[in-house]
Formats: sequence, structure tokens, C-alpha cells
Amino acid sequence: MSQHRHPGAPGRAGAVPTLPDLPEATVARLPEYLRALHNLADSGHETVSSEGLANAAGVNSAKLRKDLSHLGSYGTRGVGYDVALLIEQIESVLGLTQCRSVALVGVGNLGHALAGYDGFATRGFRIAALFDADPARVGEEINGLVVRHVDELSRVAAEQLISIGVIATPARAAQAVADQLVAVGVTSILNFAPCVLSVPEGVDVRKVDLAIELQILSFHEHRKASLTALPGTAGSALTALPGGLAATDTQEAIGT
Amino acid sequence: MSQHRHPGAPGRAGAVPTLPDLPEATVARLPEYLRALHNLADSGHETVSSEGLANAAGVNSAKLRKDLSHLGSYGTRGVGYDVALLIEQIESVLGLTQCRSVALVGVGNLGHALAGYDGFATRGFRIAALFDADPARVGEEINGLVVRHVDELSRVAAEQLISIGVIATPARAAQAVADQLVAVGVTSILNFAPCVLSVPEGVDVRKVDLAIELQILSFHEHRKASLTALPGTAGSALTALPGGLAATDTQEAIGT
DNA sequence: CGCGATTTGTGCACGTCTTCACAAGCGCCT
DNA sequence: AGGCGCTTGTGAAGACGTGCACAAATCGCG
Ligand SMILES: NC(=O)c1ccc[n+]([C@@H]2O[C@H](COP(=O)([O-])OP(=O)(O)OC[C@H]3O[C@@H](n4cnc5c(N)ncnc54)[C@H](O)[C@@H]3O)[C@@H](O)[C@H]2O)c1
Ligand SMILES: NC(=O)c1ccc[n+]([C@@H]2O[C@H](COP(=O)([O-])OP(=O)(O)OC[C@H]3O[C@@H](n4cnc5c(N)ncnc54)[C@H](O)[C@@H]3O)[C@@H](O)[C@H]2O)c1
Repeated sequence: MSQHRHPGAPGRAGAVPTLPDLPEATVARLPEYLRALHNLADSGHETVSSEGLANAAGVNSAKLRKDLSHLGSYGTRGVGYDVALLIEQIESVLGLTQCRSVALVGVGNLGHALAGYDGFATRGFRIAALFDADPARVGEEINGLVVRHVDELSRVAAEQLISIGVIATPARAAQAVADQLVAVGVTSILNFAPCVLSVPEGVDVRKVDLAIELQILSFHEHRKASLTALPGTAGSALTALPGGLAATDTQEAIGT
Repeated sequence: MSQHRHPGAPGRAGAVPTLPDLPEATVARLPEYLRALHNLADSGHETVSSEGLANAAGVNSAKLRKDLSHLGSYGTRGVGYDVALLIEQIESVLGLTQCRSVALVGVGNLGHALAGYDGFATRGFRIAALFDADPARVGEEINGLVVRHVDELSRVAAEQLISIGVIATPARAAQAVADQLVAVGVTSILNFAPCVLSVPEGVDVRKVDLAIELQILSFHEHRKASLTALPGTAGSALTALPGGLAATDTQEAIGT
């Protein structure tokens, strides 16, 4: 039933290329730093301070420094970080030095948008294949890629090394698709269908659920409305909101 | 604690839902419970145990009980939770008892998919208006809604009470759109553009960034590849992966 | 060469989140 | 009625994440 942790890890003798073992929270922020760094590089900056990069990425500068310190010491005290070097390091840690192939299953409403999105290629990913179960959609060409039938998945996966599978089918089909992806060796899945997926150990699933995001926003709307309606403290109850909303990922403003 | 007959007997006159001040991590999970509960209700279940609901939602049962305990005591020991009652309570806490209106700005590739998505209406949201800056797109009708020019935002917002703004424009336009949304009184924004938004205090921003999700998956792929390549601990290194990946939100398998 | 200005890297304290473990409560069966 | 099995709700402990504050390191300049 429940998984037990191993308190003492088996001997970690070899410290060869510093298998980093980053905190998950840090991993989740590295892509943001990377985007900010690319923006800075494009605008001609060669170095950047933790304060500057933290601003560009929308985080606390101490947090940013701690995050980066987990990768090693790539900054220079009194100067800051070399933008190009830091990009290189983060991309290396994230495994973006090779272009990863993505298979997209479910070329419907959402799948079409994803297939036509150019933001993948610019960030180290390549959509390698499109799949759908609807015969009417099979054969359609999107962005130079032909939609194949989902039954061909194993054949196509054998030709190309698929790194990540994206599921954009209705929820009722998602588990079956996940099983098929796992069967052809995919160990990372991004799921847009609103359902939980069961996958074997060693397979990572991340999900994106629109409605959940909206409902979280709804909660805060509701709370804000309750506060302003309450007669307790007068009008300016809003300014009494706690600044730090942590948890999943909520930005709260910082003006200048 | 459990008052089935006379709700709100003790204490003050108004049987107010007590403004619970939930932990953010809990708020982020309530929508998942809600979805699981709706599925259970559709399949005829009248009650469900914490174990059963936790399974359906893909979380630990202790965590689920603690989350629900923050809303009050709506379970019955030895029996479980009443599905219908729990749905009602969670929807009440999330502010979903009223249908919230959403304004979508940027009806391009992604915006089209969002506008045509029926998963909003079924979960308590209504797309109230579509906006774009491109004159070629203004006037187009999607799902019975006409795309308006973004300059009309303030006029339309005056007619309808917009609860949430969704930004699906290119990144370079996102900040300006956010400013316009804030200007017409929107205090909750869902941002699909890959950039950080500056908004005044009291405005909540949540973002959805595809590339970030893929890059996080890429990191784990990279790590798994390193592990299997390492001769240190033999072949079955994968099975030694820690079960609990917490942080943002990664499901890891539980088969059977 | 030394000094001050600047910025990194991190020890530490604090808050949040997770998980275990178990008493209290509930319904059913005898 | 009483006991028994099942389930909730929660205290406590530990893991994890955050942010302050400061020593150590570096650069530029007189
Ligand atoms: N459209 C959106 O904006 C949006 C937003 C958030 C979430 N989602 C979710 O994303 C998923 C897709 O949404 P959509 O609007 O594109 O739906 P859609 O119905 O337009 O597209 C689904 C596609 O999946 C295909 N499909 C069905 N079963 C399949 C299978 N077994 N194998 C392969 N392909 C299969 C269908 O043929 C169809 O083309 C849904 O789960 C939806 O809830 C969509
Ligand atoms: N397409 C995807 O699958 C996808 C996935 C992830 C993220 N995104 C992000 O979502 C955003 C939209 O992507 P897209 O593929 O739909 O781009 P798109 O270019 O197809 O659509 C953008 C739309 O926004 C409109 N627009 C531009 N400036 C505007 C303004 N100031 N006010 C109102 N409307 C304006 C444009 O006219 C266009 O219709 C981008 O930031 C993109 O990075 C897209």
C-alpha cells in the first residue's frame, strides 16, 4: 500500500558528475530562470545579479541564490552571474542539451492548438508525431506533420525515440492512452485530460487542468469578496492580505 | 459538531460558513476532490470513505482527511462522507455556488481551443466575452460568442460582472492586457503567456506554462537516464526511486 | 596595496506541508 | 445492551521550503 522511504540511502560512493539531487521546488523554478535568462541574453546582458534575475523571474532573490547554489557555484561575488554560462548550466541540469521528442495523442480542439504551437521548438522540444483515434482526423496534416492512427504508436515509437508523451484526449480515453504510451517505453507524460492516471513506478505524470486553476482563482475571489463585505475592518481589508501565497504557484504583485 | 437538524444553532445569529482560512495546499486539492466526487455521484455512490475518495483523487488518505477537516466535520465515523453533502460544502467554500463569468483575451491558436472548450460550463464557469486586437478576428463567432475588439473591454465589463480574466495573447502583449483587465476591476487572472505579470496587490495571477511542464519532465527523464546508466547500484535503480515527489504536483504511480 | 562597494553563498530560524498513529465515534450484529 | 469492526478527525513529529542576515569573496580605484 503505502511506500516507505529508505532512511539511509544505499551507499552513494561515486560522486562522479555530481548527480545533483535537487529539491523539487527548485526544479520547478529552473525553467523560469531559464526563460528570464534567455530574455536577458536577447537584450544584450552579459551578466546579471541575483536581484536582477530574481526580478525578471518574479521570485525572491534569496530563493534564487539558494536554488542556483544547488547547481554549484557559477556566480562571481561582487559581479553576478554570467548569463551565457548560467543558461548552459541550467539547460544541462534539465537535460535540454539534446532536443527531446514529444508525441501528442489526441488532435482535437486542444491538440490542434498544441500541435501548432511554436513555443516547443524554441525551448528544446520537437513534436515528433501526432496520433488520434478518429479515422476522420487521421491523415490530416498540421504544421508539416501527418496525424497517424493511435494504433501505429508502437511502430512509430520504434523508429523515433519518444521522450515525452502528451495526452489531449477526452478523459475517458486518457488511461488507455497512458497505458499505450507506457507500453512503448514512454516514462514521462503530460496529461491535459481531467482525470488521474495510474502508471507504473518510474513513470512521471504531470497534469494541466484548466478548471482546477479557475476554481482556485474562484476561491480567492470568494475570499476577497467575503473580506470586503465583512464590517469588521472597514474598506481597506484588501491591503491586509498576507503577501506570501505559497503552495502551488501564485504570483502576487510587486510593483516597482 | 454534527448537526443535521438545526444548522447553526449555537453562536451568532448568521449561520455564516465561518471564513475558514484554508492552507493554500488544501485549496489547490479541493478541486480534485470535487471532480472525483462528481464522478462518484454519477456512478451512483451515496457515500465514500476517505480511502476511496483519496484513491479516486490520487492522494494520500490522511492528507485528504486533514484537508476536509479544515472545512468542518462533514464525515460520519465508521461510515464515510456523504457524497452530495461534501460536493455542496466544497463548492460553497470554493465560491462555485454562483456561476462565474470569464473573459478571454487573445483568440488565436490557443484561445480558439479554450473558447470552444465545454469543460468550463460543466464546472461552474461561463465564458462571457472574447477579445482580440486583430481586426481580422473581431466579429468572428465562436460557440455562439462574437469576438470583440479589446478596446471594448471596459464597455463590456461594465455590462457584465467579469470574475476572472484569461490571457492567451503572445507574451509581449500580456502585460498590457493584464493592465487593462485590472483597470476594469478584474482581480483574478489566468495567464497562458510565458512571462511574469506585474499586478497590484490584491490581484491574483496564476499561470499555465506548457514549456515549463515539459522541462520539468525533461529533468526527470534526464535523471532517470543518469541513474540507469550508472553502474553504481545495479540494474534495478529505478525501483529505488523515492516514492514521494511533492513540490508542485507530480503524480507517481500506484498500480493495483 | 589596501579599502570600500558590491554581490554571492549559506547558516539559521521559522512557517508550511505531509505522514503516521491512535483515540473517539458510529453502526451493525449478536 | 454490549461488543466489535470500521472510519473519521487530529496531535505530534518530521520533512520540506522560505527568507533573513551576514561572512566570504571579488572588483575597481585611489
Ligand atoms: N479544449 C480546451 O481548451 C481544453 C482545456 C483544458 C482541458 N482540456 C482537456 O483536453 C482534452 C482534449 O480536449 P479537446 O477540447 O481537444 O477535446 P476534443 O474532443 O476536441 O479532442 C479529443 C480528441 O481525442 C481523440 N481521441 C479520442 N479517443 C482517443 C484515443 N483513445 N486515442 C487517441 N485519440 C483519441 C478524438 O478523436 C479527438 O480528436 C479533454 O480531456 C479536455 O477535457 C481541453
Ligand atoms: N498554442 C498553444 O498550444 C500554446 C501553448 C502554451 C502556451 N501558449 C501561449 O499562449 C499564448 C497564445 O498562443 P497562441 O498559439 O494562441 O498564439 P496566436 O498568435 O495564435 O494567438 C495570439 C492572439 O492574441 C491576439 N493578440 C495579440 N495582441 C493582443 C492584444 N494586445 N490584445 C488582445 N489580443 C491580442 C492576436 O491577434 C492573436 O489572435 C502565447 O503566449 C503562447 O506562448 C500557447
